[in-house]
Amino acid sequence: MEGPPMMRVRFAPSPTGYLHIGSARTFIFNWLFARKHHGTMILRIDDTDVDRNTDASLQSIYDGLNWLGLGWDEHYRQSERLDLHKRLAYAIFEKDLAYRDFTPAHASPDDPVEAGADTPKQSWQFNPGMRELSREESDRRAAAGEPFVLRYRVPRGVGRTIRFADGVYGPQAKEADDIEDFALLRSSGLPTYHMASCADDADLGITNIIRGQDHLSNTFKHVLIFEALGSGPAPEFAHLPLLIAPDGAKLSKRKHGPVVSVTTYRDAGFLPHAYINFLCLLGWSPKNDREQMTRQELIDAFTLSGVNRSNAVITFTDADPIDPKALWLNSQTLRTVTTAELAPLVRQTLAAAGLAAQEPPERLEQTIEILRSRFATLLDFAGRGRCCFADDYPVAPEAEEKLNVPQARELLRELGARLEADPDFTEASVEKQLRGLATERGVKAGVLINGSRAALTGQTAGPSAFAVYIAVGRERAIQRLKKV
RNA sequence: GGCGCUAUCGUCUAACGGUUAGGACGGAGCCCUCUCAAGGCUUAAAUACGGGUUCGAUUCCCGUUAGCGCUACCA
Repeated sequence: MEGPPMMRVRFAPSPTGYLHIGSARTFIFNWLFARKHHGTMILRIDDTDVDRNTDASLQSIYDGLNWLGLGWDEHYRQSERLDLHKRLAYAIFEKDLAYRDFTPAHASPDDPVEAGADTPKQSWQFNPGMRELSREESDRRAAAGEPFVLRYRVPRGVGRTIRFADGVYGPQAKEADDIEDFALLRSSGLPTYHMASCADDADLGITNIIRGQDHLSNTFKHVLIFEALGSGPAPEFAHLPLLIAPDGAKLSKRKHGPVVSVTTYRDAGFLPHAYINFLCLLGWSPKNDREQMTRQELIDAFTLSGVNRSNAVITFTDADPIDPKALWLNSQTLRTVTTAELAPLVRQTLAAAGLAAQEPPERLEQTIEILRSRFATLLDFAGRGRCCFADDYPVAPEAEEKLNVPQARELLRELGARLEADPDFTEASVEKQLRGLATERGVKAGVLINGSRAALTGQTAGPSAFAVYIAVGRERAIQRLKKV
């Protein structure tokens, strides 16, 4: 088979928290890249940290991904591939590119108890005495059951420079002397992230690694591992700028709460595509001022060279967790997607509020058509739109005022009677009846127009008063006018 | 501390040495109008700082500052 090799990319979340915004964007960029190049999108669950993995976060990752609705082509779990990781780690050991380190584990430097505030951290390279251990000595201690971690033997004192070309950040270089002897296998025998990740990337034939910039410095280690594996050329790397909070810090559940979860946007009534569109505009630009784009347009426009190098702030506050631009994009999308696409989502939203279970599809679509031009989220259909699907809706004080205008109630009741006798009940016919009545009685049409909206919806703001009649429906409209 | 990365309006971004530094969100104002949105128009708002290189720097180089990341038997 000739031609360029099939592109294979992966999204590799670890189930140690819910799917957060930055991860979602990484997934999307990988997906876009795969689709653009007719490649394969792989979902790989990086669950090698048995202490921190939870089923709940695994579930929330699937929930978030399923909501986005982009899908994937292949699926793996690292916990099912541990034999491969170990085998490849020992292959590196056999090449003498790794060694056993019998030094007992020490606490994490993040541990506030251990990390003395006044003792600046030294750059650590390796534990004394372990690199030089003879193979015989090493084997003997291992056979005796002494615990050890397997560490990569980073080349030292030979002036070696590790290099790779990043698809976003350009040529990267780092002195091997600045890289510590990182672990491949823990004393439990389980692989570390670095080992498992590279082993799988090599085994799964990943051609392009697109991930967060927090891995940029790790990549030098990965280059070393791929080199030691000796299984062909390393994948190409591309790192994405991070999404950060308004305070400039990396998004974290602990510090910023649930606003960093994609489910916040789902639950706020976002359309999946609008959210995808929003995320795409963070750290990437099509360079032509386009913002609202369809899925296909995003695929066509996506390039690594369009990716930025500086972190992007996502706006949220305690009072309002939603980025204003995301909200704008959602309202735009709400107005432009086809009704056929929108209807199922609206029906779902209404169902969740116990509404419109019996609503015929044609009527639902007609109502959506009228309402959507001034809504921002799906939730609005069950909120401000409730009066179109139920009779128990709140009536605003300002709406009462509109009805308290002299003659308003009496005229509305009369209008109700006339509409009842009108077989048409279209926007045009309602307008004709309403204006006719107003002229007849010598009042301004506005009294009936604003009164209608108030009587029919309990609100003073909303669609054209005539359209409101259609949205509310003949039966409900006449009933509401009668008892006004 | 060491190493790496980054730096354009409040925010997201455009300008691959020459522009009145452009667009979008949000803000302000006007128009439209049966209300509210939408839409149209207008407006305020940015090249972190200091040195170079160059006829000319947002753009290239160096330094400073700031931010972020890595520096775990986390990922």
